[in-house]
Amino acid sequence: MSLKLYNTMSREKEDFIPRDTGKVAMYVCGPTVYNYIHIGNGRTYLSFDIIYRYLKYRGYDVKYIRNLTDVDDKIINKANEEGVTAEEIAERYSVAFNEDTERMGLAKPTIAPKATEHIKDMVEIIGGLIDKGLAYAVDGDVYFEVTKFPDYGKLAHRFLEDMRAGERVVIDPRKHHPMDFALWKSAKPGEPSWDSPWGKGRPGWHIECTAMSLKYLGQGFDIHGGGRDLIFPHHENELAQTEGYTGKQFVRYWMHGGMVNIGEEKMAKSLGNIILVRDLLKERNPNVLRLLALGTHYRSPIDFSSEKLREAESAYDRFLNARRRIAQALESPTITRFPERVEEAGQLQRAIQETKSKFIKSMDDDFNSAAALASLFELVRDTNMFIESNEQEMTMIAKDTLLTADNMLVELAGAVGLNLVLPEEATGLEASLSADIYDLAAEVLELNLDNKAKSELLDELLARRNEARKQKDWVTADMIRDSLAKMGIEIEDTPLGSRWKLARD
RNA sequence: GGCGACGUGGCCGAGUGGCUUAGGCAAUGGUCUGCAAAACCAUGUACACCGGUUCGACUCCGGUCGUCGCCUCCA
Repeated sequence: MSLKLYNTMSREKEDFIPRDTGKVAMYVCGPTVYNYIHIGNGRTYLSFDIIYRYLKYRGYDVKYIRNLTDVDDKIINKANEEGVTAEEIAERYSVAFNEDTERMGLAKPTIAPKATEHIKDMVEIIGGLIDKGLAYAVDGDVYFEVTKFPDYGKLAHRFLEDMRAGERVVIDPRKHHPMDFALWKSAKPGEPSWDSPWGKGRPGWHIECTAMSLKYLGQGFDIHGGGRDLIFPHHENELAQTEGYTGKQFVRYWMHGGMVNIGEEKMAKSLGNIILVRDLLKERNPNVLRLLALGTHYRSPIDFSSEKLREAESAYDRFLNARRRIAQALESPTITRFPERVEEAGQLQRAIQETKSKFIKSMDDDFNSAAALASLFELVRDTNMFIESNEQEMTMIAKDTLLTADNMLVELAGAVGLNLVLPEEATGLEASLSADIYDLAAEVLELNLDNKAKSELLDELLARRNEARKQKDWVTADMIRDSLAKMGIEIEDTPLGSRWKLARD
């Protein structure tokens, strides 16, 4: 069974055959660090995080490079606005980017190189392009000459004569062709600059990716990714300059992710509808965001809305609740013989295997995460039904099978970075319990509170409530339930007994 | 003007030449229950429109309408 992925270059799904068997070299264009990242950026990084993790899950040895663009006009503009140096801006938002991506639960790339640390490599490549007659210097600027690269336009599938160059921007008369793009820009006073054969200046945008991808991944690496909007001009230009320079194929597979719209509109600064990742994650669980991304194919646009988020939250809860049910069922009394249940366990066992193969089949088909997710939900339904039909007691076989199902859910969700750890099982439980629990315990329990952990008190409170329920002391039972609810602890009374859960953060 | 994507049941969102009950959310019904909440289970016959190809099309082809994206630095 082979992995297929859609290649922007051929516009077809292709069998994925990496350059080196068993290894994947992938490069994703990272952010220009001049602001906090918004959810559109976030979605792209999330998409490639999913791809990265899944490739590793499939056994590939993946080298994943995601750069930071820390020298750029936008950074300089921002610095001028704030009256600080460009370096300060770049540093501030690089740090912020790392914080945001960590909060999003993104795996760290193998290497996260910075443009400013590779100026020398870029200068060398630019020099090489001039030597080959593919670039020319004018007044300290260097331009790539697109008409000298016959394949120019092959990625974006557009031809020079079709493009309306200059329609939106005044054409620089020094350029040989309006589409020629800057490899090197001469520095104005006060701008960050480096020495070069053409005078002090800084690199153009595209050249950094050429330099860093060649340096860390070499020629003809496997996957180059980014948002759709990077196809032209960014990746087209990268491609032209790199293949012009090396004379060899630059990238085997080009992958581009879909955009995020706000409602039906494009998210854009001019529309004032930018949503920052860090703002969103102040009140939302990162797994919910990931689930939202997984629910739509990576190449399709997402119309973002708070309704969508709420739906994703409910869906995420369905996974967590399934795991809670399984955990509870595993604690039910074990019975030794129940022959007619063996067949049911066998069915569930088969369902588990089917889930895995369906999941992999879906993901192997150009990372169809929405279909993969569906198989996970099917397993959730199967385990729920299994637990239901076993009523209140289970054989060891049944429990083993349930445990296998639980492990499979966690494994497959984890393969695409979805974390199904229950909030109440996470290590921060003690911290997330409210201190109000002391007051409640003091009121309800007649015991010495000294040196008791909050989680211990919770256990005792739950025990106390069960006792009260047994004695039909509904006042006490309800009081405990309501008080705990205010602290974010929900109690569910089920046929298998009471169960509690912590609200998602 | 050029290139491209897309139009699926209340919403979102996969998918396929004739059996997918895709899946999620919501809704309705049911189970459970001291109450409550939650949870779980069960239902929906959809594929923009018009032609064509075919034994058969939501799926292939053509056209119409509509929505959207990119076309110099925006992921």
